[in-house]
Amino acid sequence: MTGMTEPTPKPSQERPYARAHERLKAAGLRSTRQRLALARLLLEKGDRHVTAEGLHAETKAAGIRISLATVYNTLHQFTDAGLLREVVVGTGRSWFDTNLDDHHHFLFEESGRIEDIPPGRIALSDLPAPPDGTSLAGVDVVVRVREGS
Amino acid sequence: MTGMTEPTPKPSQERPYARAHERLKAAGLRSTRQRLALARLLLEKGDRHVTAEGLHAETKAAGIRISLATVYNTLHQFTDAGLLREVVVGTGRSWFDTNLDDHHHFLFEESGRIEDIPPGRIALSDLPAPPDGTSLAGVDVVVRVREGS
DNA sequence: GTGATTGCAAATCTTTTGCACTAAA
DNA sequence: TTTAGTGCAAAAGATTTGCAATCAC
Repeated sequence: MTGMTEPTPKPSQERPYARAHERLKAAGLRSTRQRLALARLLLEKGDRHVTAEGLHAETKAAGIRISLATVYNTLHQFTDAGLLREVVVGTGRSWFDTNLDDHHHFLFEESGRIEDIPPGRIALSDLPAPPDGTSLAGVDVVVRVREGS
Repeated sequence: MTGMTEPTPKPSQERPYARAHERLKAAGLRSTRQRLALARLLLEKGDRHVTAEGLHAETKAAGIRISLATVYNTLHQFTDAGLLREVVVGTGRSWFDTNLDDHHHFLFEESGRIEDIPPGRIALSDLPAPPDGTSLAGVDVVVRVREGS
């Protein structure tokens, strides 16, 4: 027991970093300045699809200083911690998706951008049995669309 | 008319490059030494999935001298000409598939290798409508499997 | 002969890594 | 204090490109 007054915890809506801090803590990640900033950008804005490059540009625009290498590392740490999902489509570009539900993607061929397909809009039947000696890890469906026409 | 004897054309089975030559010609591509060699490796051995790197190694092992850049360029020319299909899965690696039929792939996560899923083994229903202003370009299904267990 | 094709090396693009420095707990 | 995390620059793939030399037609 201390003689000091306990500070009254404010509800997290009033402390912008509190939610991010809690999520990082729950994921077993230290709340560093850069992880908090990225967590806020990614996890408090609804569903998002970002590339490392794009997120880095976003932090720069917001006046947050983070190196591109740290953005890459952090995105992978978040993915390993189950806060993000990595989506590999199109050539040589990884997207990170904040939507963790089981879902699939539209791929816009011109821009390489992706977008969620509303849940329940794709049904797969007759899934083939995995080849001998293998087990199913997941199924990805990519619906490629062209802009215009 | 010449006094010379016309050489009797042999059936193409006996002239290993004849078929490849005809396919290139039909595709509007000049029959260069390297295109013929690659066409034979790719198109006369049943269904194949190759990477540029892998195909380059194969030519080297066969004593055929082709630069890696030319292998890349040729694979793309063949793809543009409709002789091959490019399959992008996993990170930063393009596969070229000699199977032009509409079909999908297993992806072996450890090795990054792909394999055709037997036709008719996947049925998609309830395909979502392409977003406004876009038209459907194709649907790719990747069944990811893990080796072992 | 002449324009398409090739080879090479250098450039590009995305992503990863090594390591000295910094900061969270 | 101690150990995880960061920044930077350099490395590492995969692929592309520029250009002079070469080859198919």
